[in-house]
Amino acid sequence: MAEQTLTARIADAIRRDIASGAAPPGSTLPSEEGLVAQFKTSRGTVRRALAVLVNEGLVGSRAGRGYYVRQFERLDWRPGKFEHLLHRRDGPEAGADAWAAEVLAQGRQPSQEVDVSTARPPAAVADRLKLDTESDIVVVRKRLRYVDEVPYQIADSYYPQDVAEGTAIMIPGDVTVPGGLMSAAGHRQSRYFDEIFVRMPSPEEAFRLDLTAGTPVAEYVRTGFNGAGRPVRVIITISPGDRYRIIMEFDAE
Amino acid sequence: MAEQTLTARIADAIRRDIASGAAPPGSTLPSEEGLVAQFKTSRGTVRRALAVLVNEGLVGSRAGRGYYVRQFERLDWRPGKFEHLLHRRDGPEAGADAWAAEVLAQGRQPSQEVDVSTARPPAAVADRLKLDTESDIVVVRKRLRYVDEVPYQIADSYYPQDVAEGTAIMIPGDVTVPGGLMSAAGHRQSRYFDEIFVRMPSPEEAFRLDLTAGTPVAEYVRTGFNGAGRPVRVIITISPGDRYRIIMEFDAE
DNA sequence: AAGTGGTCTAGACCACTAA
DNA sequence: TAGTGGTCTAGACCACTTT
Repeated sequence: MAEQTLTARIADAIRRDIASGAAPPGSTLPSEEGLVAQFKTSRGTVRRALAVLVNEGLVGSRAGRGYYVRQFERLDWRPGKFEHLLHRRDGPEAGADAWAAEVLAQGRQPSQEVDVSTARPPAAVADRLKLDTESDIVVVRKRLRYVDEVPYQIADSYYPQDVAEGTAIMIPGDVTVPGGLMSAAGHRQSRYFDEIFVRMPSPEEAFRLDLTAGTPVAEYVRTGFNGAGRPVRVIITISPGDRYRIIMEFDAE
Repeated sequence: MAEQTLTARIADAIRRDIASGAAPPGSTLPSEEGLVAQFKTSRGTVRRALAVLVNEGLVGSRAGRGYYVRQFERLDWRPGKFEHLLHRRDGPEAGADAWAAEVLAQGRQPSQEVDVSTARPPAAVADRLKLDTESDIVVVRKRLRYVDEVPYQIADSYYPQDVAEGTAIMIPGDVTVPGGLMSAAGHRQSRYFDEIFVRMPSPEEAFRLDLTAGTPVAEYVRTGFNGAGRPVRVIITISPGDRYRIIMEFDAE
């Protein structure tokens, strides 16, 4: 048998309690001191064992309170439901963009902070829009999306300057236009190229999204092309793994 | 300004070196002892700082060697390219399933270990196949997929007993059938419902896939329905975030 | 043999939360 | 005020990698 460290044995014991239901989601775990007594070890070892579980995303902690079993209530997100295909003219979802409409449909309250600016394109954006990092300029709409006042998603859109200029895209704040900003700007997108990266968040993303340790994110990069095959928009979305289930549907031809 | 702990300052300093290119991917970081001297602190603090970076997925370590900056070379995976749409009859990709064909197309060598068994359906599978955890039985094809001898993906398929019985699905080992196992078994799937969860791996998954700490996974659950709307297969795929870029393409109607 | 990370101990002081 | 987690120290011994 493989020898196991004491740290691993403590983590396993707690993990089993969580898996078996003995420690249900939301419940408080024994205190560090209690575990020290139970396993006859030092506090450092107990803390290392708990750190393992925190980094696995199973457990969270709050100073002065204790450790608890995390629970996940994920919102559904269907990136394949496009703005320009929405035809809602009445009811609570009227005027909402694709994301907000979906949140509303699940009985939750969406809102977003929007910041519009111009800047040099980051390398990842320049690549996809076929622009130059040094000489070109993009219009950026940075959005932080909330569900019931909790931050749920970073969604930053990048437009080549000539695409955005003089259109509703430049309007600061939370603008909604029927069919979406791109349609209104006269840039119909005929193809989307979507990439999904799964990774740990940067400290800045973790701060903005108020993530607890052990929460990975999906980085969803959508590049939209117009009829001539020119990339006209890049959207980079950062979605915490503990808050989303991403759904795709396919009908076989 | 917010006070920062010494641990955070050390982690920030190293993170900056990585971001700026001063410590390029693959390079070795200063030793723990070196950082102790540089920051005039104890080894415990240095180790905590490095643990932060490891859990962010930026840094890895090997006993006796040192800490290094991780690099990512992701393989492309297009879950929307379906087996039954492949029509390759010659060349290296002939006879390969959808995943293997894509790996081959990227100049890499795919292989897989397959294990076929029958069992009670796990709750997640029973839900999606509309079966009962207690009374029903599923046929399970557990696959561990390798690229150039490195484990790259867990892909477990679950079939209701009556669907799999007496078909090629029951054949042990790495079977490939033109058009895929389901078509050959006479169960054409007309709709797919795909769910993506982003989370940290379980210890068992981390072991099987040989994951380093700080590597999240995408859990990709595909439910296939036949023409009558009955779910006939569930595939659960576990893909490490450091090895895959998931790609989706959409043509606007 | 020397250098590196991996595990563990036993103490200290601090900040936050709850009763 | 008592209990909780958060940070930090200074030492110890071990296993692995390289020279």
